[in-house]
This record gives sequence, C-alpha cells and structure tokens, in this order.
Amino acid sequence: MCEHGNVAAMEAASEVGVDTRWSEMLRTYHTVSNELEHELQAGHGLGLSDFELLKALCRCCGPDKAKVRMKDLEAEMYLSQSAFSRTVTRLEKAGFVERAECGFDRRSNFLAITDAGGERYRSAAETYRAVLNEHFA
Amino acid sequence: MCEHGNVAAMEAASEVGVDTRWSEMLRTYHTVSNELEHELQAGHGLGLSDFELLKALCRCCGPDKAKVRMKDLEAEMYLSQSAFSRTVTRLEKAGFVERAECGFDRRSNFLAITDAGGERYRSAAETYRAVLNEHFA
DNA sequence: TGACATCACATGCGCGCGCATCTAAGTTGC
DNA sequence: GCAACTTAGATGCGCGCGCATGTGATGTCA
Repeated sequence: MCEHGNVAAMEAASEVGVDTRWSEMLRTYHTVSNELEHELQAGHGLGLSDFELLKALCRCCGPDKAKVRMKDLEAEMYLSQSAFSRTVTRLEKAGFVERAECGFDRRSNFLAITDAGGERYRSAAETYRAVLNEHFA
Repeated sequence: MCEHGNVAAMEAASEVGVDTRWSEMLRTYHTVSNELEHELQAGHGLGLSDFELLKALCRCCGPDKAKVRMKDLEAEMYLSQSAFSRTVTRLEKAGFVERAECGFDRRSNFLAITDAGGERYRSAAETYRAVLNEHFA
C-alpha cells in the first residue's frame, strides 16, 4: 500500500483518525468531568470550575506572591469572562478567595486565596488526583 | 536515572503527566467544542449535541435499517437520558428526525431520520470535518 | 390474577454557561 | 482638557445540562 502515494486513501484514513480522536475525547471528557464534578462536590463542596480556579490561583501565586490580577488568572482558564466572574463570586461567598483593590488601576481587582481556601484546595486535590489516576494511569 | 527503580520519583513524574494530560484535554475540549458549536450553529442551525445525535443516528441506522430504538441510541452517546430526550424533541420540532411507535413495546420509541435531516447532516458534516482537521491534523 | 419491581421516556427544577450589555476607570489624540 | 476609544469587571437573559420524579407499559413471582 501507499506505493503510489494514494492521497485520497491517506486523506480518508486521516479523516477517520481525526473523527475518532475527537469522539474519544468527547467520551473521555464527559466521563472524567462528570466523575470529578461528583467527587469534588460530594467530598469538598466544590464544582469542577471552582477547583480549577483554585488550582490556577495557587499556581499563579506561587509560594511567594499572594495576589493575582483577575484578568491574568482568567487568561489561564477555559472559562468565559462572565463565568469566571461568577465563579470568583461563588468562591468568595464560600470564604475561599478574597477580592482586593488594586492601587494602580482601580478597574482591576487582585485575587487572593484565603487560609480556608488553601486547606480546602489541598484536600480536594487528593480526590482530584485519585480520579485522574483512575482514568489516565 | 531509574537505576534503583525509584518508585517515588516515577509516581511523581506519572502524576504530573496525568495532570498535564487532563489539563490539555480540558483546554482542547473547550476550544474545539466552542468552535464546533459556533460553526454548526451559524452555518446549519445545529448545536453540537444535535449534530452528534444525527451522526449517531446515521451510523446506527446504517444504509439499510431506517429506525433505531431511542434507548439504544442514547447508549451510544454521552448525554444523560433527559438531555437526550430533549435533544430529540428539538430535532423533531425542526423536522430532522421522527419518533415512531414500536409495536412490540409500547414504552419504546423508534427514531428515524427524515430526508431533511439527512441533507442537513451531510452539509453540517463538512463543517464538522473542517473544524476537526484544523485542530487535529 | 394481583402486588410489586423495572423499564422507556417525559418533565419540573435549579444551576452553570456564554452572549450581550452596562458601568466605571484608564488611555489616546487633537 | 475634552471626546472617543479601550479595558476590567458585573449582570440580565436565555439555553442546555443533570437530577429527581412522574406516567404508563412490561416483566416477575406467588
């Protein structure tokens, strides 16, 4: 096969492959995100987006910095601006993050994780890792 | 490295890999599904779940069979039972599928694709393939 | 045959999402 | 310094989703 450089066949095979890759991703994504959603909610009272935001916040803050601009954190995530804003509101009501004014630019808000937020994140992260290992390891 | 079979290091590396795999899947999934959603909606008036249902229906029907039991089709998809039921309702209102009674079991419904549904599916499938090739090829 | 579990599907409900829009604050150009 | 534009973030709105439940038909067991 391929001795004539059969482009049509290669394209066909390639398209089937692309389609299959997407179908598998769709199935895996729904399976894993549903399980994460359930486990995080049941065990820690967090939705998946809540957790992913806390995760990004911890990563962006690093060990030294305590605050991140909301816009910068938003850029790290898959959420729309409005969904991001509401997720922050949820987490703030729960006491896991705090909005703080930014002296330089009064349009911006800094975002900081609270002690309670850090603790909740670390315990939820164990559940998170367990679920991912179960599906990807 | 690995000369002592360093299990801790391997586990750590493995966990990072799992986490990264999931993060990339999350990003890719949202990027691709958003683009599919937009392109299919703008070009063909179909949501992604609408399209995926038509796709599964065409696949299950094959070239000969004309009908599939709803439960069987549902099992092929990632949607919950309720979301599946409503997707069928949307597609039926649009005239792309038809529910038909099943003589054997009056709880069940057969599902059939209409001519309009077949045509819409085939033209949408070109858009679908184009988007997937753009991201996976 | 009658009581009970199960199945296929529909539907009320609440929620998180993206889109469009709004407000307030910063920026640019004349 | 003022008008026009851009940016950060909040919010009204509609929609699709999953969960829980309802309805009616089927299967099961005594």
